[in-house]
Amino acid sequence: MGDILTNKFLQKAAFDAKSVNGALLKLGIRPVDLTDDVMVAAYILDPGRTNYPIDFLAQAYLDTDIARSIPDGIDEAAFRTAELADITARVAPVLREKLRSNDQERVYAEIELPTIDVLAEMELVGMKVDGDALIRFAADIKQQLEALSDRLFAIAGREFNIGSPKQVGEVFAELNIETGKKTATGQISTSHDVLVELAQTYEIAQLIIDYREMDKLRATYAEALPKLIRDDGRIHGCLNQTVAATGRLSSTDPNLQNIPVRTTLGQEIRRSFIPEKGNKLISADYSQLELRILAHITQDAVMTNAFRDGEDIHANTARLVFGATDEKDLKEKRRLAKIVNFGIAYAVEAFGLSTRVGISRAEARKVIDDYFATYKGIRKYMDDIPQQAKRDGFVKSLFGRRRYFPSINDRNFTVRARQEREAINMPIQGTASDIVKIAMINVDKALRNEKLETKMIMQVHDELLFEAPVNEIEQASAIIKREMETAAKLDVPLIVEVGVGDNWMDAK
DNA sequence: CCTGACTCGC
DNA sequence: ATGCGAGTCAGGT
Repeated sequence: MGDILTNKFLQKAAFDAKSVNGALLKLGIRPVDLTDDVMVAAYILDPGRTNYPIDFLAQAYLDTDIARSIPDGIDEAAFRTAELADITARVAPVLREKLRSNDQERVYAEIELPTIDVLAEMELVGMKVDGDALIRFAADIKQQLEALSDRLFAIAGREFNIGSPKQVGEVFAELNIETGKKTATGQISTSHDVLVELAQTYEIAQLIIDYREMDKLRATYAEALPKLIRDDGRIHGCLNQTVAATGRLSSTDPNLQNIPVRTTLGQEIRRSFIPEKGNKLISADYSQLELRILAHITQDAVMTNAFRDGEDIHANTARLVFGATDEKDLKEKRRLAKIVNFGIAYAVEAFGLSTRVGISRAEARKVIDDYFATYKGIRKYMDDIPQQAKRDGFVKSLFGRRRYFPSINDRNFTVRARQEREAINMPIQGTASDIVKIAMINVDKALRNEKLETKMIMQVHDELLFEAPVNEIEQASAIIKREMETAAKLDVPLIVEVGVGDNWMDAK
């Protein structure tokens, strides 16, 4: 069996090769020369679907159905396995032809197929987590939550479930606290933004903010993660390749792409991600990856030159768009510029910007107009892409990844506007995904060529995380930085910042 | 078991 | 009424 699977002269098609290869890797077999993964191929053809079951592939690409009943005397599992193999082998060439006619052979063969084995290996290696530290943290935070509950009940004049937005709204009504903001279903909104506003006047609002943060850390991280640590002291999560419509990876069981980093308390969680004895963690982050891609795609001269000159892009925006002059002025305006720069990639409109920055709609309108007056190429892109999506039905990344927009001509403004924003964002986020996947493939190959023990253990969209023996740190860091920065050749430089530490927090 | 509200990340 | 995800809890089926 191993001989067949590693024979380079045989063509092999699989359905969900990561699962198959993951099982083989555990047996010490490293399969080579995989010709097709029909699940991944179907994802590239239409990444907007939620799943790609074999019955869908049979129906959509072979115009056949899977068997509705199993013949007498045949084991059901065995029958379905054989059927899966049969459909996989028959659908593979059909998908390949569609990819070829879409000009998507390279994104498939040079990006997605090689990514499969890298992900299988990462899942197998896993991440070491200090479970005892998390359990201590959970116990500590639980005490603080109880103290907070007592104070909240005293202010409310009664007990209530602080974790229930409905009940929090009821308590606010009883205390005559209101903002008038409602949720989509007509409930009183107790969202973070609303609470921050109320916290100016009411202590209870700040206490609920604090309670929510701590309870989130307790339930989602401090208590959940230790249960997932296996006998090897590591968490082996799942990296999904066929979920995100833009080409990004996603992470489940657990989600290791949303480990806290922002707040001091949350950073305690991140510190529990550690290397094996004699190793360190290396974190490598792309600096401003999406904005650099935006500059490249739009060919905007001002933004492109700013990146070429190695400028601080947010400070640059603060000076050019908001007219910041002295240092004091710059600090505040840079903060604003940063929010606008991020918002632009998401096609923010005046209304959204005004609520986020806390300015009037007219002021937000002016900010956006000034922004487009400075970055003229970006305005043109924002106008052109929705038209392209309307004309072709899809837009694509720099490497040919596509996303379709079936409702971009919808008569409903909200539906149509949403698809326009998605279309504007996709080439940016999609190209970033392409580049990071190429980097993963190249770094993995380079580490292997150099016979290093350093292992890639996580990807968080624009960051790659590695575990490295201490004696390899320097060499591995140099390889990682080099391969990531040269993963794509754009009209602006790609810059990667590398950090080393004894936990994930200190490596950043 | 599903949906909505909320919060974590990029 | 800024893009892409995942998990938890409450509350209802």
